[in-house]
Amino acid sequence: MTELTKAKTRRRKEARPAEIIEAGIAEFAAHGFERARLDRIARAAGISKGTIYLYYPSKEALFLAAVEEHVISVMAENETALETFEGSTAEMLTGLLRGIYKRFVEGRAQALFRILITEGDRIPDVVSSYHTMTIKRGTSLLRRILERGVERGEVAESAILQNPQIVIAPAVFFALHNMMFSAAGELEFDSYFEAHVQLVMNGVMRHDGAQHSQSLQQY
Amino acid sequence: MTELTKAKTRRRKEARPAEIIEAGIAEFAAHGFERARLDRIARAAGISKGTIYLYYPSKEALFLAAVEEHVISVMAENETALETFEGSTAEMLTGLLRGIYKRFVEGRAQALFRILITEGDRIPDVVSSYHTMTIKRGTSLLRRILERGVERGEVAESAILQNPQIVIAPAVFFALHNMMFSAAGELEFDSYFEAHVQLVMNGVMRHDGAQHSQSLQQY
DNA sequence: CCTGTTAGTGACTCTCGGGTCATTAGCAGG
DNA sequence: CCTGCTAATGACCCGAGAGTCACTAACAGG
Repeated sequence: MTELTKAKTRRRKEARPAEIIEAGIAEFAAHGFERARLDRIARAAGISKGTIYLYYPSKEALFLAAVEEHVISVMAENETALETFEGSTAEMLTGLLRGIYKRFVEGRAQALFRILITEGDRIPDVVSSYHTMTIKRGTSLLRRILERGVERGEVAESAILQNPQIVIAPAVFFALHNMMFSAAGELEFDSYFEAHVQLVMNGVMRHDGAQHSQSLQQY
Repeated sequence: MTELTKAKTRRRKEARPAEIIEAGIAEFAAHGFERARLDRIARAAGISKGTIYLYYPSKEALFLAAVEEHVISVMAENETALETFEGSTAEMLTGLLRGIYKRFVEGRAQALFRILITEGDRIPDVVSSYHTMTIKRGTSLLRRILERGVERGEVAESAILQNPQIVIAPAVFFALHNMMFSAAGELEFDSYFEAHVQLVMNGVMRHDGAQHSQSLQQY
């Protein structure tokens, strides 16, 4: 029973960095760089402040390591099979959107997003690699879906093809809104998602002849 | 000529608060609360640090005063005559969108937006009043426009009516994108705006019979 | 021009928190 | 069980920057 009351210190060189990083991500996401406190991180990681400096030479270094680690983990869970999926444009778009919301709603991606907004100018290279891996990549994926849709006669020609990001913008708004205004009440997911899908379907597809509204019910 | 080289101190009780606030807004917008430096604000306002404390009891108080002032000024320039404007739904929506972009692109609203994202949890009451005056107000305005459009047979029934915010989401995305990724190249306004208008028009309007695409050219 | 009032100053204090290091103690190997 | 290595500690150091205050000087009124 002594372990419970004593909680002696253990030497666990291997496990420390990961634990410190995890506590660091939480702290930095919650408070931003300046307001993050090293002793709070230490306490959360179950160690003393000095121990942090055994593994990271400065707060800045810990921050960079934490963000990098987080970026990698978020990007990793990002690898949907969507690139190779084939189907109707409506199916592909709906699937893409659902994947994006899933990440934002239930994922740890939100913490990273918040850090990037808040501390972006401190870590320009992280921001730019994030930009490349999400916005740029997502945009070109979207553009490919839409252009394929045009070829198949499903998607109408429009200025949207030049700015495909616009299709996912409402998802970003959703995340940002729930981040900023959680006190005033979050947006309800199901209803919002349905509205988004409808906006995109109506906004992007051709409107002659074939209806596509049934695809809205089965998302 | 001595005024130029000397720049003696003057006693100007009336003018000080406004000058301090102005410098404060710039500093807080640029660096956030923690990284904002009072002596930098003082220098920008052309006074000494002690003088700030003649008018504001603490950094926190100055921050609150600056944000409040800024909110008021941004809200004031917000008062478009749009509430009373009457016309086709397409015209009203396009006008509303143009107004929103105008504020974000050329206005000081962006600085406020950034402050609210970054320091939001420090000033919950400011956030909630901002929320009321922009999101809530804009949402109900939008809902009115759309419902009127439904009555007039211009707008299709859809889930969007329950989440009208989605219509302006791309504008927020635009602002956020240019805020975060300015290094990687900003989105080009004209092209993006056109895409947004087209998405909304196609996404919201009825598609039976009458075409509305001509309204896209004349925005 | 003198003088009282008070806007304004800037050198000072003091707290907070990042970073250090002498000391303690867990553990492997003999 | 001893002993040397080093993970871990936490009391301490120190700089930065918020906040103070004794002093200076602008200006109004007489």
